[in-house]
Amino acid sequence: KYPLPRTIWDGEQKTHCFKERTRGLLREYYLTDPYPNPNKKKELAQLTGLTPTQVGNWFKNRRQRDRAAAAKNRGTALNNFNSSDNEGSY
Amino acid sequence: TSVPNTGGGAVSHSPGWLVRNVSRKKRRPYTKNQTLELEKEFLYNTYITRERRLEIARSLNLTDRQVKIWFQNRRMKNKKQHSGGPGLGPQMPGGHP
DNA sequence: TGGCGTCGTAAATCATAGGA
DNA sequence: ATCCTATGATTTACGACGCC
Repeated sequence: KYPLPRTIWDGEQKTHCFKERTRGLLREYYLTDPYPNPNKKKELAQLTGLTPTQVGNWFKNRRQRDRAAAAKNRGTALNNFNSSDNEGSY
Repeated sequence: TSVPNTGGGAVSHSPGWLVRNVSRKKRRPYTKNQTLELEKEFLYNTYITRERRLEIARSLNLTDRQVKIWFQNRRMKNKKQHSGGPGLGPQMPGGHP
């Protein structure tokens, strides 16, 4: 079913999509803390079988895409909740 | 939510996350030639001297700062690759989303 | 003191697996 | 086959902090 796991770095595989269980785990932690410290990343990496870098990439992408989605909501429908301080700076 | 350093340059936080400040140059992918030349120089030495930096910046039409930062980023990438980087122990394909 | 180093991150972009 | 979208990874550009 999975023909060739494309190798990227020596011996390494890159998968397009992580297992559902893995994603669920990351998501669960993400809800409580979108910015895991290095130790937490390692812990999650061990728990999921990913590398710390992959865990970091996952969080990075998730934050980026959640931000984008949030921004979209503001642009389209009602705007103006939130706040504050900067960021609205665009 | 640790976030030791504010990270991504000029941040703020609105709901709970960090957001970049307005005043930042938009990322502009370098041309093939620019990357090629920078890569060549990196092969020669991973740390560039100020003099060489100025020279290269001028020839590639980049700013001095851009070249400096390119080398910093390139060294980080290099480090990631050597040293157990992304590697090892990864995960096999899972399912489909 | 100032310039350059690493580290962590944002945002844009790349690459492509898989579904429609 | 062709197009489209979601997702993981990579590429620019900084801020914070550290070290000479």
